[in-house]
Amino acid sequence: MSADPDHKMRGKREETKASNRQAIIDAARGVFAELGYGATTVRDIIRETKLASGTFYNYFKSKEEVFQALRDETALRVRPRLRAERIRARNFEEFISGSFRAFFDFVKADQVTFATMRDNQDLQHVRIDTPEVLAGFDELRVDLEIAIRNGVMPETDPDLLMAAMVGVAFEVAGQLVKREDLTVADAAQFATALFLGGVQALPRRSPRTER
Amino acid sequence: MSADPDHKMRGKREETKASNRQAIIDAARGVFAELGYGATTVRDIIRETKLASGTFYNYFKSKEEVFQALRDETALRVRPRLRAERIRARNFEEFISGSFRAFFDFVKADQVTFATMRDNQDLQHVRIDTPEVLAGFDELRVDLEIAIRNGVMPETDPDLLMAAMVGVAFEVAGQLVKREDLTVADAAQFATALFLGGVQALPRRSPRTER
DNA sequence: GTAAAAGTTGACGCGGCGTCATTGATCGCT
DNA sequence: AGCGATCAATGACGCCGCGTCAACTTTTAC
Repeated sequence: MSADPDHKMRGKREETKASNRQAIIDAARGVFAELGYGATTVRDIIRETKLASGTFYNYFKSKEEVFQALRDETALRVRPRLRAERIRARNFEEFISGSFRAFFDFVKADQVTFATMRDNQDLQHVRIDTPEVLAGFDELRVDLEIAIRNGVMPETDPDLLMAAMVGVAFEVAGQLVKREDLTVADAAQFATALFLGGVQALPRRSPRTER
Repeated sequence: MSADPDHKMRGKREETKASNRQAIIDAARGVFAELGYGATTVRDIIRETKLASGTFYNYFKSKEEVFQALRDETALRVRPRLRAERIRARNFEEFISGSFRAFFDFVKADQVTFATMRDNQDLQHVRIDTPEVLAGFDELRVDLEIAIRNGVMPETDPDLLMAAMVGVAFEVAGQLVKREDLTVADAAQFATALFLGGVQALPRRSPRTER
């Protein structure tokens, strides 16, 4: 009689494989946060686990790949929330405000992760998007296309609109992390108002090359 | 009688110092473009010059620093154009459209530089801002503050507005580089319309914490 | 219980890093 | 022009992190 509540009954092999992988990711999260992405070495990460250096390479090809895994973990947590907001939305206003609100909430709650994402070493300011993050952008674009098709939203170029929303979301989120006096509500209100007002004025459809 | 048309009369010392520095920067531009930022080593760069490895360190502390120098060169070319546009602007519409227009023009004309800036190695998408770039953002914020004070533009949080413009500018510029069918005019029109329409709707001043 | 399969280990060779003693070139002065 | 003083260029060197791999340990399947 041996019940394993946490993990489904599976072989010891798979068991430790999963836990080793997670141990590396967890160690990496700490080390990246402490040293910054650039200064971190694979050895720094593996040193924080009980594993040997060679083992690292059974799980990841490089520190870049662990970093991606970290970011993907984050993206996988945010994306469903954003999707849910957008699906719940019954009109354009809710679509926009729900998205920004959810994103800013997340950023504020998880400032550390977001700060690592915008790695701040040597006074530089870096943003890195993994495939998982890009997939999230795509999802937004698709939803925008649907919204346009349903008439919830004026006809305009969905790629540009997506790009604009993403740009505003990340930059304003940056302010949110940096400034003491800025609340999530204010940030969301700002971004929402900008888009609600702005979208009315947008050119209908764009890729019509002029002249 | 020895006139040096290019460089002001100065010692041989300073002369070669300047030319060495430039040689390194030029070599770096090529190597970064070819190998991508991440894969490039200091040795790769110095190998493309006639200099010895030790010499590199007389000019830069690391490849990061050359990269900054490259980006700063770019920023120093763009900033005056943006400033000029904004100073020329006689109303809010011109302020916004001039800025976006100038930025997109630059990006389109210099796609290679911009692509290195958004380094695309391993399917990742990276953006790095050097101090010089951040100074450019600051300049924009100051101009926005002036515009607000002059009543050219509604009262609202200048930091947020700056962040929003920067975000839209970079993300839309990304689309501009990626998409074949998108013209500078279309991109500028889109961004301008978004902000012209949006700014009307913005909350007056923001950092008033609510509740 | 045992042999095969899977996974872990850490020593190793390789290459890039940043330094520094040496060498060569330029400068300032007479 | 000649001569020390100053300053930059050079490349060999020690160090360290990288990714690999043969030896070893643990799990699995029978």
